Amino acid sequence: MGFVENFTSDFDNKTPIYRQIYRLFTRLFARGIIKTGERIPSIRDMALQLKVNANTMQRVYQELERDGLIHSKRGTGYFFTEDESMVEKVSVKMAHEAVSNFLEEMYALGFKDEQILTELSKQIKLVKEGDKLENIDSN
Amino acid sequence: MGFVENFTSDFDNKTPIYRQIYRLFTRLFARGIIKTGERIPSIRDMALQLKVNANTMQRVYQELERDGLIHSKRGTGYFFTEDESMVEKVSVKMAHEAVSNFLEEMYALGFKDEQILTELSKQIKLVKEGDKLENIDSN
Amino acid sequence: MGFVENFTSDFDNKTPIYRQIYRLFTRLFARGIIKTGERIPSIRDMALQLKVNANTMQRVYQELERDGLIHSKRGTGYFFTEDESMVEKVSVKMAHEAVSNFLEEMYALGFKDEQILTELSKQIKLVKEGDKLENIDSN
Amino acid sequence: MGFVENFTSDFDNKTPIYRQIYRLFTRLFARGIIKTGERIPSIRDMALQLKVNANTMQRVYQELERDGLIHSKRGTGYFFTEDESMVEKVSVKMAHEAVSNFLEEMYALGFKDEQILTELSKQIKLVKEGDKLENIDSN
DNA sequence: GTGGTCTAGACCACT
DNA sequence: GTGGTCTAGACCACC
Repeated sequence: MGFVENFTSDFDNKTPIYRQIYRLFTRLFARGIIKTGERIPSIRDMALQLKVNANTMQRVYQELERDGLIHSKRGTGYFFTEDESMVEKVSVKMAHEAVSNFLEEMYALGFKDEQILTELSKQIKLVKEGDKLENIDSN
Repeated sequence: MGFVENFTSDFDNKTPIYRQIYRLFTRLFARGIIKTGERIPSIRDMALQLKVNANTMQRVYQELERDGLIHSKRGTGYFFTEDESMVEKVSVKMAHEAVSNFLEEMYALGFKDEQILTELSKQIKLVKEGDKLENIDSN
Repeated sequence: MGFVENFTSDFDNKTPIYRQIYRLFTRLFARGIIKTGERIPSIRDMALQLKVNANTMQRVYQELERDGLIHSKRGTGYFFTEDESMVEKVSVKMAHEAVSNFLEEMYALGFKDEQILTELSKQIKLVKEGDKLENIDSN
Repeated sequence: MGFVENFTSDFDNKTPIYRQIYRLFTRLFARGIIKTGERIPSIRDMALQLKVNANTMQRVYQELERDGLIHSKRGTGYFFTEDESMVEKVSVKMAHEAVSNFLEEMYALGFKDEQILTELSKQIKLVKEGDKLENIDSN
């Protein structure tokens, strides 16, 4: 149950709520935070937690089930797949998608390989410094 | 006017068509393929070219105008902005968005800085080899 | 539009309505009554026709889309897949399922191959005679 | 009691577990594997064997009793009906249902009588060859 | 007009 | 308690 804290319940208006929650779950799966075979909270519980309608939450689980990530046991609840290899699969697939979407966009913008890498490094540095500043603040 | 060939007219169903066409334009602006002050095709022409509804095309131009990228001259058509700095601005903004979206996703998936860079390099290599193979094929 | 008459709107209570309507569609696809690329009635129209809620109808189309049988065009409607081979695929798959379910059940009941065939033939005869009687009635 | 091995305990999620177990019993009755008047295992035993909830098992026996297939003797357990004709009845009824469901589906898919018979024969052949192969493997 | 999402609330079957 | 289905009605974006 400890993983519920990983969720925030503020959603952006561009993408459907159920899609956003779906991604939250897949990320937890990919990071191994939810273990294979583990029971996940009931639809109603999650709906309360995230302050969405139960039907919306139902849809999230429905799509996760469709994609083979979780499965329902009648009257008992939903469980993360027992398939160990799934975690790896999900992680690899999502990372690959992110990378290739990113590359496609940058190429479309006319960036060359080296430029892409330098832009990325630049941004990473900024993030790090941002974190440092935060740490200083919190001291 | 030679830039129309840069458009493809197969759209995916998830994102609005007008949004997809909008991005096609901004990319051409960012890459400098459309020159400042250059006239762009009429709404009707573009709608025919891309096989979309004229209303949809209308909306694209409307949003581009709202963002200051193009402007209409009464009775003569639409023109790309004369503001030289705009090209730079658009380019930088779009690249920055792409980079930070990408980073956010990879962090959420549990990747560390170095891993992100290696994943990216790996993928770039693959793309290059794919291109080589294509060239061989076409010989 | 002529195929709407093929639907009845009395459903049994054991299986979900959306599932029953789903099967009605797949049967029409399998029989080639709905042509590839053909537009199918809007969600709201079908909901009225079949006297079900629009959400229920939405779900039917959603599942048909998921299975690659139909696809939606934003603001325009739903269309049966352009993939010619799909009709054959669906037909074969559904028939095969029916046959193997039937065989499995009969074997589980202890029937042997010849018995199964005779039972089937017997029933077919009955159906035919039933039809004849109906024809006589209607004369 | 030797018939318990005829049960498998992996259930599908679409149909209620109690319904699936119910059918397992009726099949054994229909095939005469459970003899008239024979004692059947206690609810608790069966629940353990099949790894289901005792309440679920309770419901199975309840429905079997409702249909006159079994009856309880106070304090001693459940027994298959003494009515000899029951075996025949059950068998005929289930077979008839299977046949007519199958026919209905095949007709709905647009198959004609002869086609149905050939499809069936084809599949029977396949099953037989599959069995042969299995036997070869196990040699 | 079209599809798509979301909410609220009800009812049911299953464990 | 759990999941699953269905209804009614609203609102939005898209074409």
